[in-house]
Amino acid sequence: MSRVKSEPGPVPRPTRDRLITATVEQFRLGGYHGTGIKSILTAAPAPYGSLYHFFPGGKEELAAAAIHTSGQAYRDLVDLSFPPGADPVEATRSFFDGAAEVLAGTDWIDGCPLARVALETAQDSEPLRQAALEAFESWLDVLTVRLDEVGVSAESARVLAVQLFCLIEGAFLLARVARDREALSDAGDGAAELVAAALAARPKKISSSI
Amino acid sequence: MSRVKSEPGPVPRPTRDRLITATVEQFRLGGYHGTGIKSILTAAPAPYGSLYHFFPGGKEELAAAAIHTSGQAYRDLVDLSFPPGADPVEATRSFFDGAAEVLAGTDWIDGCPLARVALETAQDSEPLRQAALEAFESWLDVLTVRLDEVGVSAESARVLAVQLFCLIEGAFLLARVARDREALSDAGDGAAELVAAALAARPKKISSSI
DNA sequence: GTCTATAGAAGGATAGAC
DNA sequence: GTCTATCCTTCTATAGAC
Repeated sequence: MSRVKSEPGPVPRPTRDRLITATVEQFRLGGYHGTGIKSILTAAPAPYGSLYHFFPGGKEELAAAAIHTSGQAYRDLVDLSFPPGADPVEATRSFFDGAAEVLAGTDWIDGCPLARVALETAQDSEPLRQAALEAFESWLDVLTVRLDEVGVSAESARVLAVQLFCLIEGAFLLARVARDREALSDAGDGAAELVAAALAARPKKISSSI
Repeated sequence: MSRVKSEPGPVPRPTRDRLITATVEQFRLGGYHGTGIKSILTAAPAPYGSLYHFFPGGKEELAAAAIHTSGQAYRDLVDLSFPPGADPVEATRSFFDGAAEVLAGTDWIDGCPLARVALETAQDSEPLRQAALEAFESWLDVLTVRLDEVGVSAESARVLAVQLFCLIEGAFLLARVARDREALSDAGDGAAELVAAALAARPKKISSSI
């Protein structure tokens, strides 16, 4: 009986995962410099010893893991928001609308999960700059592939993906500071317009009306 | 002789101004949480007493003044970059190109002077959020007026101004993290495209060709 | 692997002389 | 207005028992 897992129950999340999750959550509210290690350990919860056991590099190494995790989660969101076969103009509009809904519904907190930390650390920590860059590039890759699939040429797809990224990130910034959806609404209009223009310019297979 | 200013020489900048200037400079490198009061006092230079004499509200009040000053400086830059009478498409392209030049020439530091501090403080300090918002709005106002002057309708001018803001801010973020001009180049293309489209749709006075 | 205690530095703010 | 000394908190990191 002693070695048997009677009543399996929920598997407790390992300490390492709890630390990363807690860091993601704390960064969401306080960013890198605004988040203390103690608050992460309290939120995990985990003791000091575990942190430096799993992350010998301390706060910086833990932050890199948190950035990686946040980046993957948001990449998955982008992936789901631009499903293969969907109308890219509609998907773009929906993405900006959904982002506005989430942001407004979280007291203007949940915009880009990485922008703040990236701006805080890009100059001072090469590992963290690389982690953020890898995350951003993964989002751009998803977008580029999806746009390519609907007929936008390879080079144009990448350019368009970068433009959509810039529009959403800038809109997150302004919307958070203004506590207003206007920026996301206007940026969404611009994004949809750019996508539509790229589609209109694509090498026609059946060609559009007019 | 004692009361006469013989050899006027350069007027020493008052302590209050030096504090603000030093804060602007330190925020440029370390942001709000990454900048200590002591480093500001060292850079000014100024003693503790002067800081709390001119800014009884401490770091927060000093930061508000620094945000205001940075905001005015960048508004002036936008103002100069979109001179009345100039082709707005050309001005837009030049602005993004110039921004890329400055950013690359400062080791990817001098992008938006407020984005990082704004993201750091918008949630936690209402005075600082307001200061950043006021600065952003002043930039948008300049752009809106300029676009209106070339015939873009009032509502469209504001929307377009917001779109240009989002594109440049998002591009600053990505370019700083990637240490690459691509984002500013692509965003500049998108911005020029949106401006051109708005001009083509404007209530014609002489009407374009075709 | 987990935990506590503490070191050592840096943070913002204040007191009080001048 | 200017200056220095100092308080108290918070920060990251480490030591060493278990």
